[in-house]
Amino acid sequence: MVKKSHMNVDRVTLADVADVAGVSIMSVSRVVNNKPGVGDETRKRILSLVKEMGYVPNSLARGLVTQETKAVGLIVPDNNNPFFAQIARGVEDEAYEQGYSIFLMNSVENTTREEHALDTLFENNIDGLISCSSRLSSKKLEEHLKHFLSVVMFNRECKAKLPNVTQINVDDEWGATVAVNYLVDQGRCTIAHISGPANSISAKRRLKGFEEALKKGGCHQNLKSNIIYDAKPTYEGGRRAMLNLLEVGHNIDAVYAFNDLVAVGVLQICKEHGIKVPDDIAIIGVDGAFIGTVVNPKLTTLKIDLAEVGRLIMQTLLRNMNKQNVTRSIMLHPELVVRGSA
Amino acid sequence: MVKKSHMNVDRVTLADVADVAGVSIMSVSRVVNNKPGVGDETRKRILSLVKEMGYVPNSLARGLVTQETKAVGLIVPDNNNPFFAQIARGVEDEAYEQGYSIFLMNSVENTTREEHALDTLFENNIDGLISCSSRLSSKKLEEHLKHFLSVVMFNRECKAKLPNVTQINVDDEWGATVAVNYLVDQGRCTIAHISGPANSISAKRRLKGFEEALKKGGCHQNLKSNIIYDAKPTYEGGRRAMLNLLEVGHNIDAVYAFNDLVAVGVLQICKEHGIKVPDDIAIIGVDGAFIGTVVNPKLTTLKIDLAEVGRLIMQTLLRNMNKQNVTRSIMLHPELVVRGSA
DNA sequence: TTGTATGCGTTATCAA
DNA sequence: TTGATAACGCATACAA
Repeated sequence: MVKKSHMNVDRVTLADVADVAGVSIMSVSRVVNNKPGVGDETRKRILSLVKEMGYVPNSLARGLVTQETKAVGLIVPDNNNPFFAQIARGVEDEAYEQGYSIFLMNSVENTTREEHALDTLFENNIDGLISCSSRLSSKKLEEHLKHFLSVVMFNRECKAKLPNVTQINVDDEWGATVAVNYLVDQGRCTIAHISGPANSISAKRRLKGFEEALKKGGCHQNLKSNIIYDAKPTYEGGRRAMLNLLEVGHNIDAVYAFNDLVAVGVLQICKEHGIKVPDDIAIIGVDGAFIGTVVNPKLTTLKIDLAEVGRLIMQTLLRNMNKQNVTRSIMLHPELVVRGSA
Repeated sequence: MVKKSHMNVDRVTLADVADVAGVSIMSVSRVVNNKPGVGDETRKRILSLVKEMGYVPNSLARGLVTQETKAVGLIVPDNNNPFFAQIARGVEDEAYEQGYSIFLMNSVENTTREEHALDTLFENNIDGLISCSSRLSSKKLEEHLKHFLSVVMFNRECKAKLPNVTQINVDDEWGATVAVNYLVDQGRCTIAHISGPANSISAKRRLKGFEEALKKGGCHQNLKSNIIYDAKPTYEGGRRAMLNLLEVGHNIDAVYAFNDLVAVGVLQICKEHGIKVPDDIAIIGVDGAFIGTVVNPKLTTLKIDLAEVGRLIMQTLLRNMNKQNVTRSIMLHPELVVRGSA
């Protein structure tokens, strides 16, 4: 086949080096892969030739025969969302250290695109898959996941425990109880909750934890009207939800928000309405997002070190790939970071 | 070769489908690639078999012969930095629409890691490369870039205009003059500047534009002591720089900050010191970052739609790859978004 | 220690 | 309209 005319420099292949060195392809291959079976003299000569000629292995050819690409796929809803950006960074850092590359795909909360991403990653023979906050139905999801050798699913539960997938989740329910208990201990008992998107599992878990902790805390006066359902998990969403609460809510003395972005929206509305935080209303968010450290008062929040989570995800995937010490499910526990807002 | 024992399902190949269909591999290949030369009957039969058997093309094998991987490499300093996260998102969106996948790599302001990323991407036979804010020396950089068929370099200037690379830059110098002129028009003439990392080209360009605009604006009283050099481009960096200015600066009535994060730091220090913004001191940032919309007053800033920039980068790369309408250099112009702080 | 033969899954080329 | 064959670049298995 004719080389592409616009190709800058033809790639140097093992054969090229072998020719110049006057040895067989295999000797060069062995040297490149640091394998025994080559005389010291030959090895030296080949090694210097490899550098001189600028030989670089061809991953496609290598992958075709070894069935390993040293690449893993990472699907996130939105790499621009700081939550996933931090995770992605952690994943990539760990991958780099272990000699792996990352295919990044955004699913954009769109099942078509998520399925396309899965297909593309499969085509590309990735060694492992990381799927974050999948929005696919359990059926579809399982159907896809079983194609892959090794999978880590983050922030998504799936009943069927496939042998090749590890689930990693944040114990949002537990976190919610920690937040509520903290508020109750302060004597606050009319706590509002701004819940996230209806189809979000995190939202469901936080809502559940919230409701149960309230019951256990003896806050029987808490009302449905103090819960905002299906709020957008954004700054604007927080503002709108808080305005809503100010209208329909009853004697609220604290807000447990879906996440920090929402909480900051709540905080701003409070400020604009002359409501003192935390004196009149305490606010607790979730995530430990950077933005919570730049507002006044600083946000009290349920934090998780997401870069560390990213590393853990990648480490887990690698263990899974190597069939070492495989865990099926991991639960992560957030930490209540008390700053100014509660 | 023996299939890996832990492989879930052996991949279906063209040969498998061909066997079942009772045709040659080539017929299946032609159908899969939508190419002519197959009878309607046969095509139908093969097509249904392809679906039924779950055939998925193997990108490795395909890439090996076509010399095309439909993958591009994206190197950013830190995908967790919102600036690059937005760009990455734009790049990935456009890539998705055009049928390309993204290898994401963080260079972490570390030349070793950046070079490693370049090597890895080359090994993986990417069709095109996007290098953002490279920290490599011109020599090293050119050495690497010439290996690739097609490159877009963002936020980095390189004197040697290689034929296969397009440079895309933000006209920071121009932006700085816009900011300064805006302040001068308000009658502010003792403008401080918090400059970014000494090795950052953006920082240099902004500083240059700032100094020249001041001269042209007739603000001769401006002093070196009103410039903070080499500040960290972070919230903390902004706080520290502003504290510094409060000590050594002279009669400052405005601050032009390296970026929005820095500007928010400045704003917070002002608040903590009872300095009124924008009455006592006006603040202008750069980036149009989200955080600037969540502070009070909202930040006036030089904004660029980074998701759009990401799309533009990818589009440019594709044009470059196709040798269509190739541009060597593109300059982007930020827009002054006037909000509350100036 | 070194080399040869084979195959990974696909597409290009040419022949039927 | 079809199919046989070679080649892409490499590593595995085995022979010398």
